[in-house]
Amino acid sequence: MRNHRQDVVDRALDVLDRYGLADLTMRRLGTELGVRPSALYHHFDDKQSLLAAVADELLARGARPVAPGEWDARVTAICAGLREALLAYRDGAELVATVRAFGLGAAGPYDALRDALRGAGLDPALAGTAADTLLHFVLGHTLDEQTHLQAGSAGAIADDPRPGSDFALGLAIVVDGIRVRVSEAARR
Amino acid sequence: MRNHRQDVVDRALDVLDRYGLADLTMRRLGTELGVRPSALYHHFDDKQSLLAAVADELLARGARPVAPGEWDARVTAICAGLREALLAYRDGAELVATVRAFGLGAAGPYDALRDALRGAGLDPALAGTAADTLLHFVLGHTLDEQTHLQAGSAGAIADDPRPGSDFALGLAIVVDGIRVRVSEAARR
DNA sequence: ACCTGAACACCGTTCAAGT
DNA sequence: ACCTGAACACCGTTCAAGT
Repeated sequence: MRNHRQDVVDRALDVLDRYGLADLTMRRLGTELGVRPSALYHHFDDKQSLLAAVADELLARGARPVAPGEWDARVTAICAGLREALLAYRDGAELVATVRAFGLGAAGPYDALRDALRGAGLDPALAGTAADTLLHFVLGHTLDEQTHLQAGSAGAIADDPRPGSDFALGLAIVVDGIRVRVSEAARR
Repeated sequence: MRNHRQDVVDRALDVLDRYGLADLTMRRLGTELGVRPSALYHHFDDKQSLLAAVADELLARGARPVAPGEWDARVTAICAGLREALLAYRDGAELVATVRAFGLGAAGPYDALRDALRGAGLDPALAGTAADTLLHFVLGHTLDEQTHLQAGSAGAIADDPRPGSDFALGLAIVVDGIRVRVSEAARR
């Protein structure tokens, strides 16, 4: 069927959104493209590389420009934009978390965060770790959020009350041991 | 071979530590126990339940009593203890993160954190969300840490310099949009 | 450049039947 | 209570060969 690499990525994103990450298999994707699974290995070394490309495409589609300005406003905008991009596709957060788990992908948000944090005057090495921490948080939180959202939309019963849509929490973090300080909390 | 449920859990933890999560399959575990894979389904409904039991066993083995006292010291001790428990077994962080992803396990640390945070005067519902956030952070951070540690110990080349052992970061977090504020940072 | 056909070495899970 | 034997419906990946 003479697919290009980009056709494969586009179709994979489509399969992801319609059937979920668990059903995004090489065999299924091949079928959707009218091609044997082995043909996919012409375009990608392995499934991990494919998923990394799909994750990056998902993030690219969700990318919104971040206005210059105060560094904390930029960090906020990057995190909010990332969250929105993840929620735009089924299992988006799980996909990106998976891809990051094997050390690939999501370089865009990472770099953007790191640069914004350097703009805050953070030591360059520290800015990298801080960017990782923020990504942990946004991915973890959005993963939960998306799991609950999808459970709600699939279940026979309506959502749990959804008590606002909460919360704030301040942390101060980490060492060889972990040192945590909850510095503020607010609800709205 | 007349295994009890606990024998299966113990052996699974052993296989995890020796071969990693990817090689902890029902078939492999059966072989290690001298039993057909189907025999495992006498003890567990499915692999997810097995993994949940293994995760809880891992956490139970790593559990250390948390001294009463200031709530923030308790939160710190719980997080540090959790991290230590996760690092004590190969792929420990990945296992617990996986188990939590399908909504099971790690209830112990969660409850402990929630109770400590209530002790800080947090609204009960907020304390639950805050406990989730802390778990996100500790799991995410320890996952990275363990990945790098294991990569280092497996690689042909020695560790990257390991520049101290980093970092602190303050956050204030989340909503429908995500609002992040980096409130402090320090290195040592 | 892109794909087929066929194989290899695996998975999780079910279920009737055995002891 | 615990296990076997056999099957079902899948996986990711490789590779020579075709166009």
